[in-house]
Amino acid sequence: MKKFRDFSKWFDEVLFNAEIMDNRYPVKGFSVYKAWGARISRKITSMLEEQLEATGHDPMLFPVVISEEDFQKEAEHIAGFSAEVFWITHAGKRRLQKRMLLRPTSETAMYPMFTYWIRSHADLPLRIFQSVCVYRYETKATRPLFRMREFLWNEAHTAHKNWEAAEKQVETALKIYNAVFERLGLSYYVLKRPDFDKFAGAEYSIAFDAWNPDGKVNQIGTVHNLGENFAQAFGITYEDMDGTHRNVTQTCYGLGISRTLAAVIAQHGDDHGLILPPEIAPVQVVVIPIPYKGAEEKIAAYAKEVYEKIKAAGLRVHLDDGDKTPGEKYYYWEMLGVPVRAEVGPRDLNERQVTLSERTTLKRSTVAFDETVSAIERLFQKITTELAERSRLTLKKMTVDAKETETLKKAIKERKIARICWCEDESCAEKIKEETGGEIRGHRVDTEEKPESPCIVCGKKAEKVVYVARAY
RNA sequence: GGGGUCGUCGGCUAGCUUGGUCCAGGCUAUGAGACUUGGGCUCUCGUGACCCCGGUUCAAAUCCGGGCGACCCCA
Repeated sequence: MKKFRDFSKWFDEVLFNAEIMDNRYPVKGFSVYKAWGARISRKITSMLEEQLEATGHDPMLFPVVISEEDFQKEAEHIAGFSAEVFWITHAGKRRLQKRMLLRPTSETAMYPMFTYWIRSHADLPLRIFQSVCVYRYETKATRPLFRMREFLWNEAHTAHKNWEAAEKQVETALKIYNAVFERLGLSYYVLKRPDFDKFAGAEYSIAFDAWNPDGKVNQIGTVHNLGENFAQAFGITYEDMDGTHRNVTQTCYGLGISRTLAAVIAQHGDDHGLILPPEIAPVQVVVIPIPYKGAEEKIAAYAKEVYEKIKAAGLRVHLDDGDKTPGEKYYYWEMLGVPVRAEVGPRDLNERQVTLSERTTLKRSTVAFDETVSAIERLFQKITTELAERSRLTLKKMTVDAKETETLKKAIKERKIARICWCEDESCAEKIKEETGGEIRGHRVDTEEKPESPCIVCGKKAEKVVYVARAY
């Protein structure tokens, strides 16, 4: 199955065969994470949580249920989410007097509590996070991992004394997310969304758009500066040093675990299946004995020895001593994306060596038994670098400049991400969407790009260089 | 939100146009066994399916309506 030719099929097949999820759960938009998928998700989650804790965020867990009253306090926020809210209206046969909703995101669950916790400037900054499922009744077609009605994410929420402090927090958040995504070898654009596309209730939004083989960008994380909007609506104030009461300034940021997993699969995977960066691979090395008639026991013993040695070094290793032929085992573990395979056969036994195979290139090399662990660790480094580099090149190749509408249309049709100049007028953005199917995703915040030609639609002076793509 | 395609063993599918040949065929997976083992070897035996509800008909996997679900395109 070809990843770039028929991504949708490839992806469904990999999810199933690599035991990431079982999509046969009978409710639309809901799915089951199988062990392999759940383990990778946990690795991603804990990688992020460690970073958050290291930068002064505290873990908390809020209820999944929100009162209608709280949900409706911030006008723009309700407008943005109400269409996709799951309502709880009944308990058994009885209709509830006050209906409740399942969180589509947790601002309105958390912020009423913030008012209890924040009294004075000494309580600030407040930084908390949780890794939970949220619920959105998606009206667009749902897609496993990319667009689910229940999905796993990590959301962090902070409160600060003023705008400047919040701005600093936004910088920190971007750094944290960049660090996580880079460790996963992902490539993406960090874009400030146009005003009409910001988070409901935010002053502005910055998003991480990862490339996907089908050209539709995958929003894997967002960072918002909420200003005082929610503080105003919820009455989150503090007493400043001079005794005056002020609104806090808030930020929040979310990283989609499901979508990040989708990005890892989609960006790194190949026609053999998954390729996992060693850091998140549930099994980093699989040892496969190659039996030979008459020497089965000796080989099995040596394979076990190799396994124990790798295990003692603290690596996540699995010994596949099942009855299948070595070839079948290769295909299986390649599908699951295990980064390094150690083959142990008669030749290796005689020479007291190990044959190592890299999942990225499928190339083999042999090392002496005593050097196995250091050789594997070198391969981990190499694979991690190769994955990141490969992905970076693909993003580069996928991005094209467009100066006329026709070029833009062609680019979107060919599943590319287009870089264009735009006047910042919303009507021009709408025309782009109508005519090309691509959306303006925003301008880069990690680097400054100055428009060198007029707006692609109206021909007036352009204000921003923006990226246009279809999106999940 | 609008349009289209589709739903058959665990997975992939044949059969549907023209109702009867189908208590549904193949590949793969799976259980038992034999043989193999440096990239899915081969063979024997077994298990296993027409999405749900209703309609048309002597007869429905096949035709019609509705539901649920999946995928694609457009907004």
